[in-house]
Amino acid sequence: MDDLGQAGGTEPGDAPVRAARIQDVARLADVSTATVSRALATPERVSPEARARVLEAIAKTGYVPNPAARTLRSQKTYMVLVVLPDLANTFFSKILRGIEETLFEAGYGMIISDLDGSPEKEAHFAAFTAAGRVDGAILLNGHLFGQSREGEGQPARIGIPLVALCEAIPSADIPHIEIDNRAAASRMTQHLAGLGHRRIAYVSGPANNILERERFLGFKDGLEAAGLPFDPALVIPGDYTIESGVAAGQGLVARTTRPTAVFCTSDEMAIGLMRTLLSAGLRVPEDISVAGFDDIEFAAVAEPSLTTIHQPRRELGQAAATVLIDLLQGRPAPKQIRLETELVIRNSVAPPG
Amino acid sequence: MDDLGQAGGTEPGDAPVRAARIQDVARLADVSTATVSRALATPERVSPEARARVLEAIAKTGYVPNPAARTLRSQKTYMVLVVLPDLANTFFSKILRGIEETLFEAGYGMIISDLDGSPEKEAHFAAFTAAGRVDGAILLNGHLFGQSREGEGQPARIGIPLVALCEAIPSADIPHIEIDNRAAASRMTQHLAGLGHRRIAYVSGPANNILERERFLGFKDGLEAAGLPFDPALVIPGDYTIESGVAAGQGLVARTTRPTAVFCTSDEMAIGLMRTLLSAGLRVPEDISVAGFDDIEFAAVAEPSLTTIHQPRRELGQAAATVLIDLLQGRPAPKQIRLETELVIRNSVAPPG
DNA sequence: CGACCCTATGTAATCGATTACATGCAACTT
DNA sequence: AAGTTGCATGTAATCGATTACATAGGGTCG
Repeated sequence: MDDLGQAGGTEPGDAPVRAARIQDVARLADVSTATVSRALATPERVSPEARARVLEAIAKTGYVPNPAARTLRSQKTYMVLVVLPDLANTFFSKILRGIEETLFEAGYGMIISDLDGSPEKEAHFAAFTAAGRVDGAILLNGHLFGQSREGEGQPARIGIPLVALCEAIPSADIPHIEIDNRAAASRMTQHLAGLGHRRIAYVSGPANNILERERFLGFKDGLEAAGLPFDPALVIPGDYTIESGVAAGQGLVARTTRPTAVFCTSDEMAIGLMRTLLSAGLRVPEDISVAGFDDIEFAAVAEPSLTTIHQPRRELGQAAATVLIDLLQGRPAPKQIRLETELVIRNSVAPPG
Repeated sequence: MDDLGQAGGTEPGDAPVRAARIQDVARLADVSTATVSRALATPERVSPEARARVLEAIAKTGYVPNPAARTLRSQKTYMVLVVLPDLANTFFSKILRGIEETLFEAGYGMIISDLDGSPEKEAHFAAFTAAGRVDGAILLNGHLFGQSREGEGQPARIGIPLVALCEAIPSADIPHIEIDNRAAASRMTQHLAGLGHRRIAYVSGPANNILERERFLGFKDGLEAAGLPFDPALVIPGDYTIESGVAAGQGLVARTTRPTAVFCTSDEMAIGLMRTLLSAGLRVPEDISVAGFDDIEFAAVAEPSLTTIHQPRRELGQAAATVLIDLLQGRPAPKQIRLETELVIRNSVAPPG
């Protein structure tokens, strides 16, 4: 008896239960569809009695506005695209969570694009945003869509609010949320130097990466502040992955004169590198100190536990989402937010033997 | 000169460049909108000449169909919801990648819902699917929406295709993709017993969790196959997190008689547990062997490297997405897929001292 | 008391595609 | 030659909301 109660024309029958539409609610509440719509969007512009009847009818029918129809008319999707280079990378997952929870509270959904280094995907997602499937985007990949084909007249005018997270996009005039990578790297370098290390190796991130450039500058800053010379032979290429840390470790093991400390610009690399050193019979930190960057979950439980730079990942995500939402809703938003990092001292670093 | 070329009524001017609509393409190609639509959806039903003109016009205008309009009319969103309990958990990220890449190839987008244990969120996403924002969903959380309020007459009739991944949903008649948790746990237990361990501890997952139940049964199977008695005192509660592994380790360290081997049902717990044992001065594997489950990236570079059960995570994601896509497109799909696991022998397990 | 304004509501246009149905024409059948 | 079939295409209804505009009624003010 208390099912839909389909009044008017069509025979109810046992047909597949279609979702209630605004029409059904309007009929049940004895108002027009316009009033139903207003009762939801601008309650103060509807009389209390009508509002009550509408809400009752909504409860009875289980009405949920059809998002496609709403989007078509209002040109708002309440969806945000998050673009990231590698979904499987531990570093991003907690950031994502910060983003997701903030968006959720504001009524936005999140669509994730894992670029995976594929230009094909990038083009796809450029089309995606162009087609108006999302109201805005958060970019964690350090560049805009279609950066590759630069000269072609369409210099990535996406036309929706964008926010850069972690990796500021140099040429673009969009807000970015970040940590002070340069200062943090400098601080770690000085920490190592302060313990007495003179030969400090640096395991880099991917070349051309903004983070890498900043951290590398910070490393040199730190050396200079400590009065140490910069030695290019102590720069080891990496790409933030465990595997590249392992490879860097193998290179170190093979050397005759080794650095007394290694600063890895990601925890993954640091953990991979420690693994290789330990397997080769070297002791950490007695024979060689190892420092990381990021403070991922596993840094605290690595053996030895990892001295690293803590990044407030969840907060970074929250901040990016907050800024984007402000932009979407026409509120002013800061052009740049810089969150504090923290030097976390654990057991993988000690004074040189 | 070669911009939109807005024929007919409205003055072009320098107004904000609106996205091209099907109307614009139709006018430019000198056909009706129906033909444009058909040229894209069913090319074989359009003459080659018309098709060529349409494609040319599309290229010229940069036309991309408006998804909201398309969805509104065709009731298809080309979006899939992925529901998972914890986005920040390493275990899921590679699965997600498998899902994402498969969906992407088939032209589907992915919306992620990180439930985060919040019933509020669950309700929200139930409404989400009910509102028709997605064509289907992949559930990694082990239960359907609204499982809590069972008796209330609406037993989670979502009405869209669903696929369960990893954690089969007992009461629901939906396809599930999984590994044979019970057999894998039994195998690991027998491996430990085969090395001579008689007192094997078991660090569990969360109570009521389906995975946990299966693995626990497998553990008992393994003991029985090895002719070992089951001792409830050797079952230590956990919840798959690093922290619970650390806690389990603290419990072990405090004991007077310890097991000679510990089987942790996640790598996170195993790594946290090893950390605690090592800090307490115990040696792994000499004093105590530790085994994990999942084979996450860090298992290979833990110190000591972790003996564990390898789960084909990416493939699990791919399989789930493939099944869902088959369902969405009306093709038959298997009710159950079971992928093979692998016992990975590393250095955290050795015969008892 | 009439002009004016404000509030609550209804009517209907609109968003941009898909698609059922209609139509015109060429080719084929008998 | 008339009828049938089928293809290519166009016309217009439709999906379900939002919202510009119109309108009715009640209150205020000069």
